[in-house]
Amino acid sequence: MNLLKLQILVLIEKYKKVTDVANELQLKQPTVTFHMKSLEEELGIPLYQNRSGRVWLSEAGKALYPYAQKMTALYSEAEKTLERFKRTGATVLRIGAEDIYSAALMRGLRDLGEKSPELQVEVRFAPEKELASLFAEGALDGMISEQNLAEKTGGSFDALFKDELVIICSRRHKWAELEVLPDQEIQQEKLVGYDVSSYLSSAALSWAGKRRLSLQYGTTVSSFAAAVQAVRLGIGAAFATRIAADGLEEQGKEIAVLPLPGTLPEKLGTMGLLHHGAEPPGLYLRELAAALKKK
Amino acid sequence: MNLLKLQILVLIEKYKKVTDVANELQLKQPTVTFHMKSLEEELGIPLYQNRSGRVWLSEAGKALYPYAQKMTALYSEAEKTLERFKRTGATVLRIGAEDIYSAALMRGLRDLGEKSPELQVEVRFAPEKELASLFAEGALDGMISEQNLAEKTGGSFDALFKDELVIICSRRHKWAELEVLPDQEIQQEKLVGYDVSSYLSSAALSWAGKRRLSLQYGTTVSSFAAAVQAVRLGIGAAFATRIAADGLEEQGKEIAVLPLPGTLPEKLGTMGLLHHGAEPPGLYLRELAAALKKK
DNA sequence: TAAAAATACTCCATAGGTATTTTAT
DNA sequence: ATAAAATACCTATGGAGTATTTTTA
Repeated sequence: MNLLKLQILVLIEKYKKVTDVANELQLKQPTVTFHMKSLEEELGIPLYQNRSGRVWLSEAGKALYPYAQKMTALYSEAEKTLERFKRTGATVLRIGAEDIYSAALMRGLRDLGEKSPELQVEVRFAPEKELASLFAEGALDGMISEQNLAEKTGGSFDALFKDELVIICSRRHKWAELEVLPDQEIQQEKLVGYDVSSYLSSAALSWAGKRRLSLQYGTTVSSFAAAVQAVRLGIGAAFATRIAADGLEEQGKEIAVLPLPGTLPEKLGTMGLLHHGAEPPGLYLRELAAALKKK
Repeated sequence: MNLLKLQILVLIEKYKKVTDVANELQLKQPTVTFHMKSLEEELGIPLYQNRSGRVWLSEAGKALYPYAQKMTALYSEAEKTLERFKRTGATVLRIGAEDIYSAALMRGLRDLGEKSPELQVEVRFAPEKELASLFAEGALDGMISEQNLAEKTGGSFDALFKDELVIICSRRHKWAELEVLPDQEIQQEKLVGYDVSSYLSSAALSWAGKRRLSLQYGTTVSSFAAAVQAVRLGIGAAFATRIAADGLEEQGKEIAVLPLPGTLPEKLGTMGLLHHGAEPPGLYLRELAAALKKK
């Protein structure tokens, strides 16, 4: 079975004209006709119909189409993977994320590594805006991002999970035992804040804007790990997300997690995998997305 | 590009011996060697190493492997699909489900139909045990089932969603306004019950067993639609599942849904798509599963 | 009567084989 | 010494082309 024959079937569905298919494939029309017939013979069933002016797929052709489409797409992906392999000497997947998702991402990467031991992964933790420009210049194959940013950036976006803002504070903090956090209290607290280019910074700003609150930051840090340190030492409370808070080991012992009143706009709370190239996303990215969705 | 070359790569990874690959493919050893070299030449990179006694994939070969594996698997699926097409004249997907999942299934089928308009779908609603025997004799390509049954039946199982038992009753029923339903009350009620071969019947039995309750059935019906009729007419309350209840249009108006105290065993509450053949599940089944997972 | 597909025919590359040699345990 | 892979070499089929005819909008 020659892949070219399947590629022709896919392109016939697209152009419905043998000559155009021949041009796209840099072949001559009789060669394409030849392959069409030879595929029908090989499979023992007519795949094309109405061979006069325009050509359509028969019912059997339509049944074959989704398989042919996927197979040819996979092959062109494989070619790209091998091309990069030739240049770099390794199959590398370059993924970026904000460090609040390190725990979730690492769990996904562990599963991916079990399925695909040949794969090398390079992970870059950085603020969202920095990742976005790395992604734009092609230095990342994919990044965990929120839907809002993904739409601005223009890549493809696979939704993975919904997240929400929470507040974290030390168990010895005055808020530690509260069920609901009054807006007033938040406004008066000297919070631990994040770099303006980070997701948490913009999400917190959006949340506060909706509630007409102005936040005060006593300390500003450039990573979630640093914020957790600050919170644990009692320097102040900080914004976090539900998933980041779930990933903290010390959560139960030293750090309290409080829900925030109100909700984020849908698109700010929807996190997913942003990647290049419309359909289909790369094989490894697809596997990573599946692994990340699992929990 | 010839698929046979990719198939050889996949089989080399499996057998690590050219002669065995040749036997499996009903070819002679030099032919397989020839194809191995010709693929390396075509892609411009060594794919095999250690050609002495045993053969292994090179790093590049490993990078190619997952694509080759998927492509060959897709092709053998495509062949099966076409074989059935030759016999039946149509691409038919035969799906079974209990009628409690009709609303969920129909939503999934609508999405599938949009993506794959060439596909014909035959849906069979029947009690779970009847579906299981249809599935066993090959009369169904897939069915919505709970994990417990799937493990007994031995097919492949893709988990889709978790469901839970609830009680439905008329808005005029004495339970309609209750928040929690005492076990005593349930025991004294003349319930509307289901055919013993149905999922709801066995799930209810399992739930009652765990709580040491004996249930009384005043009326027994053979479909969920009939039970809803009975409940609406005030004949009695009935077991249902959360997802079935969500699918009821009249829910808000005429039918009240009450949570049940306690939980089902994990495997009874996990619903999924049961299908033949280990990996990979058929293309259309995969698409259906994706559509069903979405909500 | 054009534009497109089909057919006829040619040529070389590809895919299969057998027989034999080389290589590594 | 033996089992497996590689090589040499031969043949049939497949895949590419050009030139030409047929079809139909």
